[in-house]
Amino acid sequence: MAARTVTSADHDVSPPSPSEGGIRISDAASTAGVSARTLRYYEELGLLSPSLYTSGGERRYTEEDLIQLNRILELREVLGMNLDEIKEFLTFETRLDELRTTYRATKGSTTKKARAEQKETLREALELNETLAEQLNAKLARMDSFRAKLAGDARRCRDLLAELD
Amino acid sequence: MAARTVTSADHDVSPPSPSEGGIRISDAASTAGVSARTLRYYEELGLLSPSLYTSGGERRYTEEDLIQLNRILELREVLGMNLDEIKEFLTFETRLDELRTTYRATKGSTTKKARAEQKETLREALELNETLAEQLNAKLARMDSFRAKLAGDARRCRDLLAELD
DNA sequence: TCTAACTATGACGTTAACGTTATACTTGAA
DNA sequence: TTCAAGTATAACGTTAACGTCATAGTTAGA
Repeated sequence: MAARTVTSADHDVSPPSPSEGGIRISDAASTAGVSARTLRYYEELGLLSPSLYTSGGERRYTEEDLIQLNRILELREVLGMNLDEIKEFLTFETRLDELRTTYRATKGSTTKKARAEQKETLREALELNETLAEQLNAKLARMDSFRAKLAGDARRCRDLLAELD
Repeated sequence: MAARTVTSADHDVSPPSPSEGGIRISDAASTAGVSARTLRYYEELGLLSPSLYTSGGERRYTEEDLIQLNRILELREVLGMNLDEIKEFLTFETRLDELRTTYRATKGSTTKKARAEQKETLREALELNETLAEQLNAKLARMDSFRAKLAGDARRCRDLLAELD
């Protein structure tokens, strides 16, 4: 049996799926369509840290890390967020997850103080959520009207082409 | 009667609407929500030139210029285009306009060569149009799925908040 | 064990899209 | 006519998001 050469950052809760040892940085980068530098940069900013490190100090990514990376890239490419905004959003998501976990664990047997804090966090989350949703809807509406304009242009182009026969 | 102190770039085809003389750069900028520097920069890149200049060399913008500026800003903010892509798109739009004008003027009485060129331009335009439309649709789809995700998050937040009573 | 291929950590370079500053000139109302 | 407020041009500065390079250490297969 080969000895595990990887050390876990937290508690090694899930095994590193692909052929023992996790995904190397260049593989993770190429499958995600970015550069290794980008991954190191994101880690530097606190956006995404690999779940594992080898004893020699090399980064090893898990499949979950790649999923998280794709979330980040989607926020960047599709929503046009900058990395600071993405970090804020991810922080908000993490806090919500923690909150749900805590809630399910304590099953209602909480103190008044704790419940008040949870409510506050939830309200905060809802506020950010609504802000994002509003911006998103505004953007969607403008994009859709642009789409209609493009379609109109295309139709007129085709009409002209048809007349030229 | 005050003598016109403005000179036109092309043919002074439409009168400068607001209180004689056109819109100063800082006014144009502030109404559009950008800086004067941005307008000078856009002019430098060939994205937007004011229709008028005073004899002293100051820029005077027309309402039409502001409309064009808003188009540019929309492409930037909503579609996330960079200034080079915007320029390409504007060029394409301009060429289509010219083409339509020419077509309506000549009313079909054109040479074979001219018609072939027009067809080529139209096909080119259609190609760019379809490329943009595809990208736009892809983006719209991803944004919409993100919107759904946000809505789901919000619902779960509200459910939890309701349970905390 | 060896070694080719990969990686880590600085640190400096790059690009787009402007911001800022300096200097000289214009404008338009009083 | 004057002059405060605005403008032009030129040039250097700034920021985000990486790219690139040098140097030294790590990995994993033969």
